[in-house]
Amino acid sequence: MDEVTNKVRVRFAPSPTGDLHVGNIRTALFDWAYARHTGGSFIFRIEDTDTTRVTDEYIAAAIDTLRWLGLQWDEGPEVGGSYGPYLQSQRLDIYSDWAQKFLDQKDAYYCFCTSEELETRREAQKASNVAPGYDGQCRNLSADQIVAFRAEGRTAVIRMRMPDGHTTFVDQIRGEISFDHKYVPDFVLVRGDGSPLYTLAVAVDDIMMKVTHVLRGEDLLSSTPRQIRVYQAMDVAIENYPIFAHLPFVMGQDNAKLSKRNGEVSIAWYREAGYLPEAICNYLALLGWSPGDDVENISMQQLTELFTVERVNSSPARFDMKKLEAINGDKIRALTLDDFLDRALPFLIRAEVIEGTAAEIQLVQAALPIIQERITRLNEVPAMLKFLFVKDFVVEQDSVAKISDASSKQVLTRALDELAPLQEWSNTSIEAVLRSALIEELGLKPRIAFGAVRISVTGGPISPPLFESMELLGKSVCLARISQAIAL
RNA sequence: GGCCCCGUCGUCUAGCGGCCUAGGACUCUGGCUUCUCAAGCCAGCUACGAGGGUUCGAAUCCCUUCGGGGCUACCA
Repeated sequence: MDEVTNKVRVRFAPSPTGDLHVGNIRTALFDWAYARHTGGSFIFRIEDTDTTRVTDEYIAAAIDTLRWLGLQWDEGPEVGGSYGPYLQSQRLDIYSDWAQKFLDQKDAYYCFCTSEELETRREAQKASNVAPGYDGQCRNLSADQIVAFRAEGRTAVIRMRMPDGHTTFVDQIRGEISFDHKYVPDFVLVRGDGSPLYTLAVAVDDIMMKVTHVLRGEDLLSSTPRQIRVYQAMDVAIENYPIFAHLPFVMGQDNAKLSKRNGEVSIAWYREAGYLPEAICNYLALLGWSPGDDVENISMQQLTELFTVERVNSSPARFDMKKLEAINGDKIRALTLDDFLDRALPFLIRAEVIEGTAAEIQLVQAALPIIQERITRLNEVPAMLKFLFVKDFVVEQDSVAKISDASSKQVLTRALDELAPLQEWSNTSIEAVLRSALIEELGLKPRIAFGAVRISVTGGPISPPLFESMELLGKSVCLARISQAIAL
């Protein structure tokens, strides 16, 4: 807890070396949910200390993605906060001050070993079956030796001294975990060019930003002793260490980590494919966590109410696109008409089915109710409604044969005759007329008779409900299309 | 190799010593409904990795083993 406000402070601190992916977002979601559940603060921090891999575009994309998902942060980029700046690249002075302090305290030391030298020695260690890791060569350099190395033109990294002993901490998800320092070698805090590494920045920031809970991926579990070592060097009281909780992985179809090869990882992809942010969050929440009872379809609000770290699983979960789709379909069906319209419009415009005129929007609004329970992703909307807007209507190639036979012609001709004089053009009147003529009088099976009409009017064998579709299309267009089909 | 983490239906999970002949969801299969496609409803298939203990009793506790994963960078 923050000793002043007694409030929980959780941070999501991605390193934007690419688009945020499913695993990142699951972590962000849990961070956010935990902060909201406890009434604490959700802090968003950008870990951009690796300047060779992080780009401004990725940072902007990360901000955009989090916004889109509705994971509003209380402190961080664009919103500020009392412990900023929240981009590590803007906190460089802070890190070098601490590094200097560690040097002065002899907790850290200059190391002049080159990458090549380190590499050769590591190989040797492996060959002789010794645990690879820094061997301590530069641990106790004299002032003269340092001068000599500098004279050689060598640059130095700043390395943290790992004392003998062990580090034990309680992970909220996994329980007590202990690491013998024999397996935690001295690690680099500052690069040869003076820039800080994650190992330094993450620990300094979590302390200085008064972070109380660190919920992050389990890949960082074994780096925890190093963070704790930095806390000690910073002279932080143990009760002010953040509480750690290492979240299980989200994995791909095979049991490797989720990656491009076995399922889409980029959240941007899901957004374009028409997944709803609340569906993504709902599904992701179920990966590694569950509300406990048999409820699965929950709102963001319910998630914040129900989420506790105690209920987070320790075992990895496989990402299942099928289940995401099922939840997405549920969420789409639950949308109000206005909301559905707002979300569907961009997809229709992007697919160039409509331009966005008032008349078009009005027709879309009228049509959405009949497709709402038929789609599972928003990007299916354009194909579903295309028949209502297409300028040069033609029957799909594969379907032409299905309405070219004599009996189909008879059905269509009869339908045209019955519909032409119809006064009231509504789905009920259209159905009544066609049913009585085609089914009762001609004695046809509904699927045969209506199938032919469907193809002639919508262009294909699969469409929204026929009579509603015809009502939306309007009388003159329907008659024209049926005539056109008869002439095929 | 070493260290660390993990192990219930195909998948996500419920289960925290007796309520479990293991429940739910997704998937799959069959059926109902039906103007196509969906949606909805009903039914069915399928799991405690293995072996030892502890206990009157174990999916639940302990040990071993096997399997999977992470880390082992001047990445995070």
